Amino acid sequence: MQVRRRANFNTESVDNYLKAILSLGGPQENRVNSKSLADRLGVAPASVTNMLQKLAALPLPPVVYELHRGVRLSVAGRRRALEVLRHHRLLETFLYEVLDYPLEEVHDDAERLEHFISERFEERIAAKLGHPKIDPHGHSIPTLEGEIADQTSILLTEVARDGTFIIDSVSDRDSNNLRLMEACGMTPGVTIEVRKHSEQQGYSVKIGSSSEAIDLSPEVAGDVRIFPVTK
Amino acid sequence: MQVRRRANFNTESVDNYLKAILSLGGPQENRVNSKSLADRLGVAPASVTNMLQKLAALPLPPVVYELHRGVRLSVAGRRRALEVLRHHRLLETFLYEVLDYPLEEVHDDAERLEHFISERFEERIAAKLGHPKIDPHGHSIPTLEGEIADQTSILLTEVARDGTFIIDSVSDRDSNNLRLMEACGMTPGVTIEVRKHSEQQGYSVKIGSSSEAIDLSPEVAGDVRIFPVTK
DNA sequence: CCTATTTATTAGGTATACCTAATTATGCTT
DNA sequence: AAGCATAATTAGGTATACCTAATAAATAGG
Repeated sequence: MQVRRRANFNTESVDNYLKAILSLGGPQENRVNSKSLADRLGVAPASVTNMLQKLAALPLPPVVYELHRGVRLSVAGRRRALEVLRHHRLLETFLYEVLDYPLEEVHDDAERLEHFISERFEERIAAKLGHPKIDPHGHSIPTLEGEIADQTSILLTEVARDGTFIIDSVSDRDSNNLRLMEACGMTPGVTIEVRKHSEQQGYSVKIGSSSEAIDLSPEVAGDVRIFPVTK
Repeated sequence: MQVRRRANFNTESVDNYLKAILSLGGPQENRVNSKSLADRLGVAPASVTNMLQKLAALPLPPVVYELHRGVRLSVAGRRRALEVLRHHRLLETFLYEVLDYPLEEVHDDAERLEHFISERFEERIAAKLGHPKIDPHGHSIPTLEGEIADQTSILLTEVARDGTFIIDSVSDRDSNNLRLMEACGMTPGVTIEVRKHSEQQGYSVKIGSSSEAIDLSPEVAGDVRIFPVTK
């Protein structure tokens, strides 16, 4: 028999499934269906079914899975997913702060390394960075204990009426969008004035104190999370 | 068909075979036999034969292999092996210098990460460290171009007659030996007085200006490379 | 120089994590 | 409530990288 990498069937692949379920399940931890997992992971739906059944049959199953009814994380699975997410976000912060990566290049390297760093590595970069709570994209970093602050921000695409907002975070999934946003100063903490286009879909945004408005595609807008400014 | 990780069949496993061949072939790049590869890699000899045949059949074979006559690296294989070795030694230096790892814990993490770091990561840690030429164990770091200084030091177990020597490097393969050597001050650059035990096998060593001699097992002595002091 | 031991190879098999094609559920619409 | 589209599952297959057992080649000693 093959020796597994770690005790509880933790391979890079499994980690990626768990992360995807965590992310797609959202804060309410909804069940996630195979199709969306397959899309997210770039894998055939049949492969997802296979993997989920294997995982659910494990001694300490990281997922709860019912035929045709989707999947959600078990307590153990959620713990692991948050651990990997912690690795990811600590690595992003580390690459940005210590190794001076350009912001939009941080994601890919973190995505690869998150599966392979040791406890010690994790602990050391956290210490080096002063145990940061948010990463350079504005996302909060899960604690060592597997807690994560819940997200109170909304997507820019969800704004009901025009107004003033503060950028909470930007998604790191598309480096082109990121580069674009960086170039026009859309970074976490910045105040923006949002106006929804009536005819064209998309948004017009004034950044900081600038008087020039910038047009955002719905695609880019969907990568931005914001807080309403309460005054 | 499966998509391979990189163009030329570079997986973690293959990397490890190439590194092992580089290391076992020594500076003269002798042919390496399957047995010693199997021992080094902790794998059955049959697995080695399999892998070597697969590698040798590749479009740009990283090894030259003849039935029953052992294996050596091709130019491409040597390039890759040295790249991975560069990663390993840069990582060790980085973990020691920047992340304050204890010396004997540096190896395992470097061994895992060496396969997964990007060009950018490599470049950034090299820059951060001021493009070091030797790692904390005293081993020289291959250049970006795949050159490595040839080793002029000898093993402590090879000393012909007693005398004074300077420690060139210590092996990082056994963390217990390393801890032991660190504890008694045997680090690269230190001057030592070596006396070979006549009856017992092993060595008696005086470190630096200390008058106390320390007894070294052949095991530990085999992990130390030294230069004769020419005066 | 022949045999015994060591080393290498071949043959056949396992586990992970994918795939495609075929089949079966689900659920929406009329 | 039946039909149809979409989604999910099953069945069967591939590639990597291991394994063991059986066989064959190389080498070392008498």
